[in-house]
Amino acid sequence: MEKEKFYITTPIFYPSNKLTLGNCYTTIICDTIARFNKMLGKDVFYLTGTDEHGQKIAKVAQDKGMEIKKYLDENILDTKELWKMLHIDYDYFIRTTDEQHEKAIQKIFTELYNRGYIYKGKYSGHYCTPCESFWTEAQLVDGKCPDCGRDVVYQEEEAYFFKLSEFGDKLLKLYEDNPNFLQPTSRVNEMVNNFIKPGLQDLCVSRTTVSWGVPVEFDPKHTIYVWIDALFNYVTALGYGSNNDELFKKYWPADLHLVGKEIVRFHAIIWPALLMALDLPLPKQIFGHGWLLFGGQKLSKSKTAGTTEVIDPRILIPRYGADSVRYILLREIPFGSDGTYSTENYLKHINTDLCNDFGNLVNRTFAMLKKYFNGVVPTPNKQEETQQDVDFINTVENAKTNAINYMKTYDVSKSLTEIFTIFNKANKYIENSTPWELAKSNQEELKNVLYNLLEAIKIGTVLLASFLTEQPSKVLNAYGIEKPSIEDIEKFGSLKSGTVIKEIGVLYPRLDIEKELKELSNL
RNA sequence: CGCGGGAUAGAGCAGUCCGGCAGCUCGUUGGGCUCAUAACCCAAAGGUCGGUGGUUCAAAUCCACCUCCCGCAACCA
Repeated sequence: MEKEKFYITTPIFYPSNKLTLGNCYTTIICDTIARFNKMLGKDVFYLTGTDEHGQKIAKVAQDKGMEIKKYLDENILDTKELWKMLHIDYDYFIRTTDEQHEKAIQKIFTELYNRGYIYKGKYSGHYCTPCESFWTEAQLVDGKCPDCGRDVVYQEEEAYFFKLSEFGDKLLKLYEDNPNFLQPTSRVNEMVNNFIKPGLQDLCVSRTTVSWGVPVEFDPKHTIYVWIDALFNYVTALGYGSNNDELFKKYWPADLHLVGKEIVRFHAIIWPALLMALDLPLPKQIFGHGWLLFGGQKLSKSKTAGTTEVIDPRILIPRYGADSVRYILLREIPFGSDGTYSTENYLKHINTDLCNDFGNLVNRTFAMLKKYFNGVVPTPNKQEETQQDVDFINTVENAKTNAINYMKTYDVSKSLTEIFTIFNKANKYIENSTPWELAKSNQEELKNVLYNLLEAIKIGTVLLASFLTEQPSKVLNAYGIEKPSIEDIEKFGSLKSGTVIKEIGVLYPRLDIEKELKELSNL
């Protein structure tokens, strides 16, 4: 039987600066969803990449006195390094400057033109000569250039337009027929009320003022609008428009485009319209996630000042590990809404959740196994099973089911909470069943308790391994599990008695928060 | 009247659809335990649910008005 496929994408990031913790958030969620689906046994394709054209890139490189391509290559190296540090297990990394992508974009543009969805018209706007930028009436600040404050000139120029205006009704129908197409649903209202109901305008899809871009095949003095260029990465990465489109046939349409809420518009309006124009299947879901806030502010690449928080993942990961960064982002931001980040909160959660609840649980359980059973998983004695044991097993099974169900709607933070419920309940179970007393009085019940604990930890950790990449796999290795799979946790009790569990050290060292905060602020 | 989100304990949040003892995590305080990383478990303190008015036996929840914060408002990405 063929495996069910699952295609997931991040947005392609704009390398006008180094990536931030916010960009990591998007990528880590996708990575977790991708890993989880692999764990479920699906054939997963996970795409990320960079969007490298446009005026701003050319300007940034110029300001640094660098050749554009060289600037990009260095920046992309840094991005890939960061993904490596975070153990982002993507299947393909697309760059919009890839030759295959550029060629495909040209073909796509020409095809849209041939189909009559792109036409030549006139673009009018207010042009700021020093900034080499067009501005709309609404963008102007006091009638002046919003960037530099200088006077602008009204100008018209030849440009190509995409007939976006024809797609309003089709988009409305799309949202209506597929309530899941755009999530969370509040975004649908935003799109409908702000853009579709007032009437969509045709989209200007070429520039003569931007030279750093993909030239229009049949009219090379025009370059293709970066968003057209960028959006199609989701299909060109699979070989669409090249002479080998096997991956495209296999994986398209995408199961999930995860994007930040600020670019929902492009993905929920322009992207489906473009695909409809080409008679291509539409992605199954666009999810607009919230932002990581720092003291109420969004952290953007262009304004990093104004926060005292240490938020550079390149500093945090070597100090505290990829697990901790992945954990705080996945756990603390309710999926779909904004979440607040602070360094102190981050460090606290490393201690309370990773060190205490999870790490310490594994430690104390493994220590008892060593002490009471010489490290060998005992055979549970079902005859001697108490109500407490049964309740515990049911709790674990429920939490497991919930964790899996939450992942079906991509609610990573709720799913992670359920996984930690398993660990919390396990700690309580130890306390209530007092194995150190049982060791003196009731060997059979001791076997049950230890077995149940080990099985619960195994189940929780198999689930957790999609979220955190470092320590969970160490724990699973101790069980002899190399690659976590749903088959390992399908039914409570699949852990084989007689398995020898290797000792592992401290999983997460406890932090002195005061000390860490001080050291970080001195960096 | 542009559109949308939000205001609940010191902090971060759930609960609002469908009215019924105001909840969760962290922090604080007290107690317990000894398998464990000063970890773990139990308990307590802490809130006029942004404001005013209305409906109701009963409002965080429903209705009206108001205040404050945030995002979006298209050809920047």
